[in-house]
Amino acid sequence: MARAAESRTPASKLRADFPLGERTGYLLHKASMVLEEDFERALAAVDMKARDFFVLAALAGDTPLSQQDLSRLLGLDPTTVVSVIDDLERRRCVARKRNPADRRRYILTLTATGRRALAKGERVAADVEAAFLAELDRTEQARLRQALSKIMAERWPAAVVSS
Amino acid sequence: MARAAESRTPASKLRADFPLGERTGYLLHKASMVLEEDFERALAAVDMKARDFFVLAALAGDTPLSQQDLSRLLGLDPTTVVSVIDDLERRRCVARKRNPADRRRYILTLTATGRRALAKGERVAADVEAAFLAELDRTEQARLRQALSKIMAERWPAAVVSS
DNA sequence: TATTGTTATACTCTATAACTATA
DNA sequence: TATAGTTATAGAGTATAACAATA
Repeated sequence: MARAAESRTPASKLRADFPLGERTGYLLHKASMVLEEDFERALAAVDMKARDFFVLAALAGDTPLSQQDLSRLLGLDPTTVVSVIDDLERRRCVARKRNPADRRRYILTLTATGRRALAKGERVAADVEAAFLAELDRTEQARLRQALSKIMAERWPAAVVSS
Repeated sequence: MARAAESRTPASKLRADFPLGERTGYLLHKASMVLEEDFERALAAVDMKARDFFVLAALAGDTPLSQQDLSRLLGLDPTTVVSVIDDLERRRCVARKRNPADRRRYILTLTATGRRALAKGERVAADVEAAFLAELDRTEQARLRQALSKIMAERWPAAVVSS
């Protein structure tokens, strides 16, 4: 009697005969999912989630940000921002200060702990990205970044790259 | 008294001072999200979801697929496949036939209705993708696809492109 | 004893609406 | 009257475990 492994469709056969897998759009979708899995897994070792890292990175700049600013910059729902900042505040990575010019708003600031966490996350991000792009040479990597930057310039102006 | 619009941080200021937005990994993440939103919105006009389209496209090949095959090929949880196929079967797009060689498994087949739905989805996908990539010339588009294909070749062999 | 498909269920994630305090 | 932030809650999406049929 045939073993299950023999009746199962082999991966090699699945691979062929799937033209969708050659479409740039689907490749982009899958590549993004794989990268996010890699990144979440790597960050988990440092007890961080990707979203925490994005928030910390956004708050590291010189422009003081409110929760609404974060919401718009990262594309997060304002109610989601509340819980993310709640968590980062509990972990002493972020502090909420009232904005004296408009007491409805906070000014979110990174603490020293937050800066250390960000530094850890940046190392993880750099490593994961390097591994993810390892099959491309420097020129290909630069072209990929520029192509994505060009596409996103229209859709999300924050992504415009100067070089 | 200052209007809210004046105290709000302007988008132009948010854009600057966010180095994460220049990282290839983050650009890839955001680009994928934007593309998916575009695609879901466009497909909704044809009463379809992206996942339905992926499943129909996978079933259009010559290789007969079971639900487990679909699960592995598209990276969906087997229990998710059940409900997706349930839905597509209700809509007469897909039919479940028992595999005579192994009566635990189905052979999933596209109906004529399913092929028509797939054709509609393919037009939508082509349009959305073209608009998304519009800022790139043909060479840049080809390079982008090849770069993503190269990256995914290691991680998801289904994505290998011959050209 | 293992696998395919199924169900029930729990869990996470996100979005909606209503509230407060400030403007 | 409008906005920033908060809370409670509902909804969608996903995953886990247990089960029936078949191998």
